[in-house]
Amino acid sequence: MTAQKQQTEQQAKRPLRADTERTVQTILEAAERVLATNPAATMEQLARAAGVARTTVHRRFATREALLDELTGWAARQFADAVGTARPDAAPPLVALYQVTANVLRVKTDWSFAMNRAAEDAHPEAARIHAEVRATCVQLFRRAQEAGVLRPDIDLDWTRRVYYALIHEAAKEGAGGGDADALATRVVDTLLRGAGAPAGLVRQAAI
Amino acid sequence: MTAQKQQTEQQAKRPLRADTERTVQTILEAAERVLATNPAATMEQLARAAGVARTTVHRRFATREALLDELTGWAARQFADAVGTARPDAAPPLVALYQVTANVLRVKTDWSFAMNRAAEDAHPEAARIHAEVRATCVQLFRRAQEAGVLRPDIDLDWTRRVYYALIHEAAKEGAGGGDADALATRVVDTLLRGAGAPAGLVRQAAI
DNA sequence: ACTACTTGCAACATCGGTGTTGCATGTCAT
DNA sequence: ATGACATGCAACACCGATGTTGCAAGTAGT
Repeated sequence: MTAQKQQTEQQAKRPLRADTERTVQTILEAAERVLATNPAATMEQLARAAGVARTTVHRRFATREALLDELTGWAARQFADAVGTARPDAAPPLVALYQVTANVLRVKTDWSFAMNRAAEDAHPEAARIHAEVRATCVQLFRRAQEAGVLRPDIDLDWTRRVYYALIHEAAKEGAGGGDADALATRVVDTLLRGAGAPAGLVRQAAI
Repeated sequence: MTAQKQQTEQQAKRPLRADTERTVQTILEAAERVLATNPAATMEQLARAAGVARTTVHRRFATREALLDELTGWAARQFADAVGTARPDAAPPLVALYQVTANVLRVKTDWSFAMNRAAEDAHPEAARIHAEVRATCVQLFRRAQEAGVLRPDIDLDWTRRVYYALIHEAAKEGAGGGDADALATRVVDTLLRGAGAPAGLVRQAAI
């Protein structure tokens, strides 16, 4: 309704002043940082975290919803990018799997809140991107299956969900700027081999 | 402060009328049902879902917090029970692992909201129970490791977190009253074997 | 039947968060 | 230096949720 809301909706209306754009960035980053540990944080808290007044936040984002949507869209785009640059459709399955994992972990450790929110719907663009990524993931798994990397008898969607869960878990660990490559190795290793010992007499003895 | 709050705090103060106790049950179950899909549900919504007036809910539970705590405690106790009856310290590791998984899944599919909430702190009893269960879990894994069921070189805490994540994922699937045993089989299988094909020439070919 | 308890309903006070506005001050761009 | 824009601050209206109370009607237990 108001002038600000218009500004939020059509983003590149007119060139913003240099400092203003910086402020927007600052607000978004601070919001992510705070919301990651407290999803119910107040606009006041977000503003303080960004070092600005609450009214300033409202000048850039008409509503709280608008702010969250901006975050969501941003994260979704980074997500798609992380997956895309790993060439999941072209590279050899194992290589692609590893690359995708590492890239996504890098994004997810810094944008955990926005990423999780993107998983829900509400934001159409984010929902679309997520659906596409999911499809890409299953597709990659199918290729892996055909290459003999994944067992032929497994449920690909269950596998995908497990994969997502592993990444989610690894992302928690690496929240403090951990090594994405090391985490990716662990994730892929766990996904492929699990935690059990190779089948043999030993397992029989355990029962 | 008020009479109701006292009643909530010391539960078995005096024998409640038969129907009253039934009402409390109904409210808790309805609350779980609603909160599972909408954690921010209103007291009004919870009341309507239970088929009672909002004021009635407030008569049984002084505050929204009190209601949630009751749910949390309940779920935590059921959780501890589910783990305990599987004899995780005595039964053979693989058997115990399967039993624990199936039991926990049965509880978690019906009390997903309260269980997740119990994972956070706030409720001291729930926090204690969860810590104990975690310890039990690691202990079980250690036994499994010694029995040769789990590889000797893995990180037990990472394995536990993966295990939790798998259960969480399986619980989503079985929300509509799925077969806990079947899900447990899948969870244990995934945890032990992962999704990869047994090592061999094939994997080399994939790179 | 009688009492004690519980319920629904309507109304109320309160509180915290959101979104808005006006104004004085400050900063950017030219 | 000057005009345009951004900011902080204070104040305000508004809304929805929470928690409380009084009362009339209904139900459990004896």
